[in-house]
Amino acid sequence: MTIRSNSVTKHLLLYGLSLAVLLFLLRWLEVRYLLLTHAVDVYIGAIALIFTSLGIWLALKLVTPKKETIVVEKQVFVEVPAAPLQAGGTFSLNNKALDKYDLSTRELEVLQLISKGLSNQEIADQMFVSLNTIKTHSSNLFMKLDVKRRTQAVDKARNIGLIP
Amino acid sequence: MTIRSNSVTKHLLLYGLSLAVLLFLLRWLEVRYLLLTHAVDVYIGAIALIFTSLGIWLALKLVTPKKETIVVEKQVFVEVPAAPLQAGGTFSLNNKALDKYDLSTRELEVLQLISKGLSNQEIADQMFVSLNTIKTHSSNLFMKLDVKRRTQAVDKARNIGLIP
DNA sequence: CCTAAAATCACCCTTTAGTATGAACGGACA
DNA sequence: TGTCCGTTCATACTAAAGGGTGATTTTAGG
Repeated sequence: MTIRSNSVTKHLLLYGLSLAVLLFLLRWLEVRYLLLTHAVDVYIGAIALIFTSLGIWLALKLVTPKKETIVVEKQVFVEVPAAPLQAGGTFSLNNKALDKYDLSTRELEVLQLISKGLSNQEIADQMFVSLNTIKTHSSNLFMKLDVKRRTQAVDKARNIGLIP
Repeated sequence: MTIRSNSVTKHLLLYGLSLAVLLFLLRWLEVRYLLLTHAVDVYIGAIALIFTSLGIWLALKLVTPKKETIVVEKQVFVEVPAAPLQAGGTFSLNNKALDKYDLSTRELEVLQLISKGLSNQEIADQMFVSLNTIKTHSSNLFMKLDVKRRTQAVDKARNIGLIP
């Protein structure tokens, strides 16, 4: 702010000085060419031109921040995989629950893949069996867990410790 | 561009007009007070002032403040906390993840109910909206999470801390 | 060896999920 | 005031999931 004020003061001083000089000059010109009526018009025009440009120059000098740069920070969140899941360490299957619900190995496999979001077709491909087989497994699985949907099965299995 | 040119032309025309008017006025004043030597100084000063301010005005009018908005993408690395274990205690929603995936409140609600194993119809009943509305929400949800199935959505949402 | 359970697969059918598109409405915002 | 977004709902369609039944083949155990 102080810098700006100094700059303004300096400009105004310069302006005043040039004004004085010009007035003096014009006075001299006036004395010299007063009698020539036409000359008056000319030098009035000159004055107008000079001071107009002076005004323009002044304005341009003083109003420096013509280019407003608005910096907008857009936050982009980048995921960084933290510690591996299960803060407690490796997931340990609840064998009692497995016993209770009496799931076969294949059914448990299917259940785990379901919980990872795979479709029946994808599970079939991954386990090298047919889609129908997976359907059978999942059907039996749902019966044993007493649920109606795979999402429900996942929720229940997680609660009883069959999957992470 | 044409608009800007027109504007400039208009300003120049206005400027010329005012110049002519002022010259005429000054000519008249000159004739009237020519004999008074002191008056000459005064009106020269007036001319200077007038035209200086005219120049300033012109400059300010013509120089449009160029606004430049720069959008800077600032990467914020977010440690995705491992999904809080059910045994661990209270689940706290990962707001940064929520921010990143830009889920609406309704979409988040649907997601949470899906994770509990509810069907779309059951979700609709519980939220007092139609089945179609739930379908729309879940569709948008899957798009935002970049998944294809509800089970996949649940898995991903759990990993990024959107649901327990 | 024989058998029960598990695993595999098929067919048909119904239900649910998901996609695409359009539209109406209200609040927030510039 | 106009525009964007979220919410709501509808229709029509395709894809996936799920239920029921039956059949064949492994496999483990008495």
